[in-house]
Amino acid sequence: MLEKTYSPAEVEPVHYERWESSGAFAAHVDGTAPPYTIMMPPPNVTGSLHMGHALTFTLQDVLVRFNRMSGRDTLWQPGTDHAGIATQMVVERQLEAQKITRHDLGRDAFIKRVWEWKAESGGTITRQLRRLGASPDWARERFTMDEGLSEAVRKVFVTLFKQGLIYRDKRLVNWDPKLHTAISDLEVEQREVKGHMWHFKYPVEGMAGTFITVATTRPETMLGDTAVAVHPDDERYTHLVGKSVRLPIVGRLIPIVADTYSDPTKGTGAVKITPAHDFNDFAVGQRHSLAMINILDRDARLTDDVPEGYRGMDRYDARKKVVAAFEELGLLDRIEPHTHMVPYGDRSGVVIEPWLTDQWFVDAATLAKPAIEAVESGRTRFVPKHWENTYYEWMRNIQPWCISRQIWWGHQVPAWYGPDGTFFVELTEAEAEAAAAAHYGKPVPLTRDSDVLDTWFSSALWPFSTLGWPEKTPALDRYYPTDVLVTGFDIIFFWVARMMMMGLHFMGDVPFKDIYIHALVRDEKGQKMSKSKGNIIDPLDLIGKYGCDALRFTLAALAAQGRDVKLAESRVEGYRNFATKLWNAARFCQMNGCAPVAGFDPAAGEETGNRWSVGTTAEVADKVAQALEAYRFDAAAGTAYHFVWGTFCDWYLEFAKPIFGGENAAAQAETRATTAWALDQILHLLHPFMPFITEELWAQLGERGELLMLRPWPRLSGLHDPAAEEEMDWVVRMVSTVRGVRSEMNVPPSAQVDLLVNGLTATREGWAKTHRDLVVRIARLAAFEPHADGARVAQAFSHGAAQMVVDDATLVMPLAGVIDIDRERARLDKEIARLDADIGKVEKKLGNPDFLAKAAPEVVDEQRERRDEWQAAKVKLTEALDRLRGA
RNA sequence: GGGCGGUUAGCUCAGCCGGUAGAGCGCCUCCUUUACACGGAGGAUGUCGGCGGUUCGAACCCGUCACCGCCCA
Repeated sequence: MLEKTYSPAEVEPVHYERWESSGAFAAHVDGTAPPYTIMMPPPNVTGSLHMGHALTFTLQDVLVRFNRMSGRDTLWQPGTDHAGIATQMVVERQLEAQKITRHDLGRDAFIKRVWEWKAESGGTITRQLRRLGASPDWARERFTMDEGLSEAVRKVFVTLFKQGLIYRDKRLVNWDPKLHTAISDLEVEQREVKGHMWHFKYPVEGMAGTFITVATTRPETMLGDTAVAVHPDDERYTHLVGKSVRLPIVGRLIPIVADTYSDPTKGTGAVKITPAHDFNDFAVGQRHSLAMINILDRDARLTDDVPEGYRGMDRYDARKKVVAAFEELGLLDRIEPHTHMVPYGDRSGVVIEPWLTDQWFVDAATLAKPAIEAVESGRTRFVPKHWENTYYEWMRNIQPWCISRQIWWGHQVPAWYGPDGTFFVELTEAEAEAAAAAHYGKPVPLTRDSDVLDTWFSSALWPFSTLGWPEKTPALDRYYPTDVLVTGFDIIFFWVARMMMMGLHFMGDVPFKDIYIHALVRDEKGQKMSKSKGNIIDPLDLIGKYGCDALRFTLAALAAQGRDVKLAESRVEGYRNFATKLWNAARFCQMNGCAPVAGFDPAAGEETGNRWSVGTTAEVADKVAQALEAYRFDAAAGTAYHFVWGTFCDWYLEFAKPIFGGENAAAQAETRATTAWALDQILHLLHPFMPFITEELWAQLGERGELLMLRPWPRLSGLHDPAAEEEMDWVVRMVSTVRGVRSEMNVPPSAQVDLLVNGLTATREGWAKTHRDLVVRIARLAAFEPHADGARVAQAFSHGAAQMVVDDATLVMPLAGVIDIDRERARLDKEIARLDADIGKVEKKLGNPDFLAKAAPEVVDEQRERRDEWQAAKVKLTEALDRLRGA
C-alpha cells in the first residue's frame, strides 16, 4: 500500500541511483533507433547550480526524456568547461590566503594546483545536476581541458592559422589592468557613469593667441595625444587644418587633421586623438599615419613616455594632476557634468583600458558568412524565431575575435618563437622544432607562446570535440549535427554564434537543427536575481522544501516562449500540491484494486465512462506530445495538469466510485482495469516533467519488469470516442448545475434532496437512466427521476422548489421548508438577465445583413444554434419564474 | 539614436486560425462526505495600456502614441 504522503527526499536519490547505475541514461552508438542529440551547454567547473541552470537543464531533460520515451536513441552530452579566468581567480584566491602568488609557485606548479582544485571541487555542479533529475549520459562526460578536447583545440588553431583565419597582430584590445589579460569585446560591460567633460585649450603653433578647444572625458590620455581632428566640412576650422598645436604639459607638436570621425555638432567639434588608447582614435591614427604613443603599462599606470612628474602614476591620479596643470596654465576652458558609458571587465569589475599589444585574432567575419547563411536558409532554426535578428545583427557586424589571454589556466597557444621572434604554429613542439630547423637551416632553441586561449574557443568546438573529433568516430558520425541546442539568449553571441562558425568550418554542417532560446529566471517582481539584491532563490532549497518534481514542473509550466520566467514560490507550492494530488489519486486507485491488467485492450471497453476516459486520455497524450514537439513547455505542462486534476481526479475517479461500491462485477472489473490503464498513461506523460514521483508510482502500482523512464510514450490514436464524450459531458453538466443551485440555495451537503426531471429527449433519458446511481451519488441526491410525473412535480411546486434548465430539460428540486422564495426568484431573474444579454449580442450579429452575407456559413450556423439554445433556455426559465409566482 | 520584447482579473501569466475573455495564486461562502484540508463544492472579480484604421466581426491584424524591460551604438 502507498504511504499516506509522498516523501520526495526519500524517493529521489533511490530512483536516481537506479537509473544511473542501470545504464538508463546511456546513448547507444551501435543502436538502430534514430538518434536524438542535445549538447548540454557545459557549465563552468567553478559553478554551482542556480535558478538559470535549473530552468535550462529542466527543459533539456524534459526534451530528452520525452524523446527517449518516443523511441529515439538519445544522447544528452554532459560536461563542464574550464572557465579560464574564473577558475584561475578561484585558485589564486586560495593562494592569497596562504600569502603566496601564482608567480611564487611558477606556471607548472600552479596548473597542478588548479587540477587538484578541480579534482576536489569541480564536481559540485554535476552532483547538483543529479539532484535536479537530469538524465545525461554521464559516462560520456567531458571537460574542455581533457586531452581529447585539447587536441581538438590545437588542431583547430593550427588549421585556422594555416588557412589565414587566425593571425597575430598588434591591435588595440580590451585590457584588464587588474587581471593583466586581454579580454574579448563580449567580456566588457558598458556601464553608465556620471563623469565630466573637460574642455582644454590647445595653442595653435605660430598663431599666438589662437587656441583650438577639445573636449574629453579622460584628461590623462592627452599625454598620449598625437593629433587634433576636425570635420573636413566644418568651416570654423578649415583655416586650421594642416597647422599644428603645441601639446600643453608635454610640449609635443601635433597636427590638426581633417577627419569625418569628428562630429561638428558635438562639443566644440574638435577632438583630441590618442591612437594608442581609444578604439576610434586608433582608426583615425591609421588613416592619417599618426604616431601611437603608449602611455600606460599593464597596471594602467603611466609609462616613461610621459613627462617626468607623471611617470608611474595611477591613471586617476594622473587625471587630477593633468586637470590641475591645465587650470594653472589657464588652458582649462570649462568643466561640464557628463554622463557616459565606461567599459568595465565583467570578471574583475575594473575599468578596462584599450591597450596596444600583440594578440592572436580569429578572422570572425570570414567564418561568420556561412553561419549567417545557415540561418537564412533555415538549416538552423531559432525558436522563437525573432532571436535570429539578434544573431544576424551581431554576425553581420562581427569584429576580429581576440582569443589570447595572458593567464595560465587554459589551452596554451601552440606557437613557438625562434631567437629572432619568428614564430612557428604547429600541433606539437617537435613539429615546431622541425619547422624552425627548416627555416633557420639548423636546429634552434624555441620558446613557446605563454598565452592561453579564450575559454569560448574550446566551447565553440563542443558539439564535435565531445564526439571524438578530430578522430572520425562512430559517435561523431551518428550524433552530429545535433537536434537542438537549448540555451539562454545571453550567450547567443558568446557561444551559439561561435559553435555555428566552427561547426560549419570544420564539420561542413550546422551543429544543431534547432536553437531553442529560453528566457531568464527573475524573481516574482520581475527583478533579475543577484547576490547584491539578495533576491536569489536557490533551486536546491526549493527542491528540499517541495521536491524536485514540483520545481521542475513549475519551471516547465512557466517557460512560455518570449517571456521571462517570474518565479514565485507560491507556484512551486501549487505544483507540489499537484504532486500530492497525483499521489492520492494513485492511492485511491490502489485501495480500490485498480491493478494493471496484462493484455488490457483500451479500445474494448463497454462502459461509457470508461470509453470516455480512454478517449480523453488518448487525446491528451497527443496534445502533450505536440506541445513538446513545438517547444511549448508551458502548454504541455498545463495540458497534463488540467487533465490529471480537472478531468481524471475530479470526474473520472468520481464516476468510478459508485461502480466500485456497486454490485455489477463485470463493470467493476472493466473500470478497475481501465482506471489502472489510464493512471499508467498519466504516469507516462507526466514522467518527462516529474520523473521521480512517476517512477515511484510506476514501481509501486504494479509488478513491472522495467523502468518507467525507458517505456514507450503513449501513442493512442484511434481511441477518441466523441459519442462517449458527449454523453459524459452531459452528465458533468447535469451534476454541475445541481451542485451550483444547491450551493446558491444554501442546501447543505448533508441534506439529500430529490431531483425531478422533465422534457428529456429519448436519448438523454437513456443516459439519465444509465448514470442514475452516479448522479445520485455525486450530486448528493435522495432520488433522481429522469421522467418525473406531473402530479409529483405539481406537488413539489406547491411546497416550494428550485428549478434549473440543462439543454432541453427542466430540473426541479423540491425544497419544502428549505427554499427561500425570494432568493430563488432573484437567482432565476439573474439567470434570465444573463441569457438576455447573450441573446442580445447574437441577435445583433444575426440582424446584420453583412454578417450573414460575408461570414463563413458555419460561423453563422453556430451563432443561430447558440441563439436558439439560449432562447429555449430562457423560455423554460421564464416558465419556472411564473410557476414560482403562482406558488 | 537603432533593434527586440512587454502592457489581459488584486498578483503572476495563458489565450500562436480574427468568431461566447481563461488558468494558478489570492479573496468570499459552505463542507472534517471512508484518495486527498497540500483537499472538495460553489462564488465574485476585466475600458484586454490610449487613440485611429482594416474587417460583417479585433485581446488577436495594421498605424500611432504612452509607459516598462532588455540588447546594441
